[in-house]
Amino acid sequence: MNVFRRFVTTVMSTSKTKYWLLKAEPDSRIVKGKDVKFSVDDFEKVKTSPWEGVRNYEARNLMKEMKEEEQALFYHSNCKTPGRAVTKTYRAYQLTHNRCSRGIAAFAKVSKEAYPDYTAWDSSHPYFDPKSNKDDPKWFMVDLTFSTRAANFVPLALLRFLADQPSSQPPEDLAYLGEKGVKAIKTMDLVTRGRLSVQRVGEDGWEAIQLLAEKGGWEELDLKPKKKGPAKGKAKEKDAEDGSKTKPEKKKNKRKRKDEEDEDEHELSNPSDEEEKPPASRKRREEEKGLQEISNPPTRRSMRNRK
DNA sequence: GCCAACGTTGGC
DNA sequence: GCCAACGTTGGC
Repeated sequence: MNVFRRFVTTVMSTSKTKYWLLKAEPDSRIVKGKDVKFSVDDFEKVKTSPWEGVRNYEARNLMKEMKEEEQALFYHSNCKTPGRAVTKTYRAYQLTHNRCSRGIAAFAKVSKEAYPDYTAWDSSHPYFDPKSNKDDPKWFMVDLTFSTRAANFVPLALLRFLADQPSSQPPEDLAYLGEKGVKAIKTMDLVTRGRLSVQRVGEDGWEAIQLLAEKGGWEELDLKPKKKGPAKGKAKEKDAEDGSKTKPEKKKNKRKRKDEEDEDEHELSNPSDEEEKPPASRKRREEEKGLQEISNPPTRRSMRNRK
């Protein structure tokens, strides 16, 4: 009995493997004369790469939590290429063919735990930050090692499509996902808060992505976001309520600096203490999230199917 | 410490 | 290319 219990706890604690998602830009973008592009091809070629250039506290803190051997999704973000503008035609093509380079392209492993991001100290570097120095590094990075490509590139549009569905019933073609899979996708940070460049991924989410990447099967689905009525204007009115034409209504409330986070989070190995003292911005976000869940307003995307 | 303006991100 | 979202800065 005891042995069994010990076994169980051991398994449980070791199987507390965490999963992550990290974004990179697959298209060229020139910053301070240097190209910050890093595509799945680049990744596959170099095999192991430091994840430098993360300049967001929350993302940094997540990287500090990462442990060697933990697994990660490699995500292609923004596919626009400045300097070679995305044409309307191309955009239309993307939409009609569900083609878009945004999505999960590969799998990786953490191969080195967080260490100071030295690119912040190099004034010629695109990610130079004068406020960081060797004695008190402000930014950190991990090393990631390429594992394998996703047999089927898992487009963001697909995840959004699934997340936007009213039910958790997967479409027939993706029955293998099960309700569990769809539910997991609905709650992925990737879907609920696009901008974070380093994200946590739950076990169910991880499994769902694995399945999608392995099995595919969404060719027949129309992934175009549904337009939900005259959403754009509607949503705004709703937000502003009778506040009428308050143009800058976006300011909302407290916007606070987060350097205190910088200060006292040298050991945030414990995820729960992160929970306990969230930065103001996160608090706000969570408040909003709570509201969202209650009122279930149109998604960001559906709010602006302009034209 | 608060908040408006600003700049960046990134989806479309 | 456009613009909403949202983090950061800086004035008060």
